[in-house]
Amino acid sequence: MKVQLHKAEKRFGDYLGQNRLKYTPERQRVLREVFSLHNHFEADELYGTLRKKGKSTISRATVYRTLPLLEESGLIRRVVFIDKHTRYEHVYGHMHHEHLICIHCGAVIEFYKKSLEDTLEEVARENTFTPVAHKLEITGYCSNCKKEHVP
Amino acid sequence: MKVQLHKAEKRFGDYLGQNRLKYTPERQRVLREVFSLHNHFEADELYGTLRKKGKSTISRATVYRTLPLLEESGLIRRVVFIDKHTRYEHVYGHMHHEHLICIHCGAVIEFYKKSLEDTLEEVARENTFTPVAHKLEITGYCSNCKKEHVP
DNA sequence: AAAGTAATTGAGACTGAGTCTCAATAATGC
DNA sequence: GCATTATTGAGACTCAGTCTCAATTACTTT
Repeated sequence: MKVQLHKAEKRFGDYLGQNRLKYTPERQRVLREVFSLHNHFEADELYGTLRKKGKSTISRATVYRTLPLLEESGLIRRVVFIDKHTRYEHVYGHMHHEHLICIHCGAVIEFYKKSLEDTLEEVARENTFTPVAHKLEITGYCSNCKKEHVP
Repeated sequence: MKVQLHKAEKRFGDYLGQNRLKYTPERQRVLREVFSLHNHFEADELYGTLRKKGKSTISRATVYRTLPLLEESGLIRRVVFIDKHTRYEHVYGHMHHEHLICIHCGAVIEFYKKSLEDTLEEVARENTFTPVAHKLEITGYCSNCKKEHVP
């Protein structure tokens, strides 16, 4: 874990440097907090945690400004579930995946399927489209909730 | 077109009736306006159009309240593009499809691919998940914008 | 190492989509 | 028709997210 954080910090530092941006303590705090989480999180939630934890304060604006930077440096990925706010998940050393979301209990199941990714590439090619990213979300009932809700 | 609208009205009426809801003139106006559009639209935009067109007024609340009803009756589908607001598209007599979205010009290309749909079913099965809906969005550059932005 | 320069921060005002309230109104069921 | 119950509209409200701008600070330059 420590190694991963270290790598992430380096990567973020490199990204910032390359773009003539500064590696401030605030940005470091955000990065560290993000990497201490292991689930999807919301920007505002992260802001709350940082406020509580930190000896020094950090402003909402700074948190909101830092997340896109982390996203651009490839360390986190934005995931927007229907009806919910923007959420992020860290991606560094974490395989790309898609989501199954339970309508009833809110469970999020991650999956990865090579053939699916291949199909997406193919679709893009067929449409002379140059893909940059994609997002797939399947909603429905997880195995636990199915019993109750699907007769 | 007229036939389609007629069918849609019937379907909406049935849905409302089955749920002991009323087929009010306001709901009818929303439905008709939705079916006169042929692209994705935003709730607020729709509200604006209805205000301009209508002899009688309609409130924002009513428009926002009607859209979920149309969605539940299967007449429209909610599509949320990253970074944009909730959008809807009507679905009745319109084949299911996914979207390719150009980062640069905002173009939305629709596509349908059977093998993709099959793969999604398969994924759900593998995870003992009962799918209800899914949403797929590929972002990138369309063929026109590619030249300028992908060296 | 001091100064210069440009990026950054924070507090809070602001935005804007969407929701809620509640009294007045109107669509069905009988 | 009348009762019952849903619906409407205006505007207040919410809340995530953005913006502003003066004060501050990280890197660069000499």
